[in-house]
Amino acid sequence: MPELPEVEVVRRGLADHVAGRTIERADFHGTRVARRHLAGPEDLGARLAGNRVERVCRRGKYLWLVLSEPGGDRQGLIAHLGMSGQLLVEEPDAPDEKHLHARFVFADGGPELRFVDQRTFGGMALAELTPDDVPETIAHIAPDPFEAAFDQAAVVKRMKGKDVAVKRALLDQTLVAGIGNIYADEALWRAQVHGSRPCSALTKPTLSRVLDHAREVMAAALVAGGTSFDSLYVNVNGASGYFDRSLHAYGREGEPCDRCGTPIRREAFMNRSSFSCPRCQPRPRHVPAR
DNA sequence: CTTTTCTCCTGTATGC
DNA sequence: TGCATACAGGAGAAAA
Repeated sequence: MPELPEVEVVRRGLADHVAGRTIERADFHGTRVARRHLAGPEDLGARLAGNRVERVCRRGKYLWLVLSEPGGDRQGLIAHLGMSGQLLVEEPDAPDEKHLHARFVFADGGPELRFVDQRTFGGMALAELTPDDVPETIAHIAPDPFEAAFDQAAVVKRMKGKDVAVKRALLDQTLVAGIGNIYADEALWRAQVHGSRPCSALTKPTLSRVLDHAREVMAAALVAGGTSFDSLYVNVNGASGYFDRSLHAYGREGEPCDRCGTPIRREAFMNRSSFSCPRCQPRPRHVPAR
């Protein structure tokens, strides 16, 4: 699933292949991909024609193109990949994908940009930009651990004041952006903390250590992600990709813990699966709110 | 207000 | 073989 590192790989691909180009035409197929654009997919396409892509930005799992209209006004085109979204840079004569939802044709006649999404949890939307180029509609998303604006001490303080499970806090994009189920489990395994432990019961240094591990595991995944980038293919194959080999907890039920050899366990958490080591990450005695 | 649950979607894997 | 069901899960709406 695309979490921060996978989305950053896509951002870099777009920066390399789409930035600086002018959109000649944008077509949106079906009603799902542009569902946040209330005026409809045709209107969205019409608003994009003639825009130049100035830069490609990211916060957490959100991507956006900073566009400049012919009149000089700037706007943001948000793209969220959801579970299965892909942004592909392909030659115009490449056959349409089965789940093709949007196609961008550029004035230079070069490769197209396509949004392909099997499960359609992803989508695209136009937004006004704040003075620092962040779309207003995602201003509620917190900075991610790689941003200069990320204030770890402040995040730790907010976490410490919460009674919620630490894994729930890690997944809360308004606390810290970019972490999904996979990297949450990996960070908790590295920190040797069970995700059901309440934030309020952990020390501030421990909470800070969990965040350090989250940042480190995502940085390592990003390095691995860079290796699979192809010049014409913007890789978004996060779940089944190369970084799988480096995972210590996620998806490893029954396999020996890389630290102590105890079989990794799988538990239900927030209607999801959580993977952890029973020995390195003991379950809290009193499980708080799930 | 805060916190938790529900819902959206379809390909793949599993069970009978 | 075929059909039914479980599962994957980000994020916002809805409910508690």
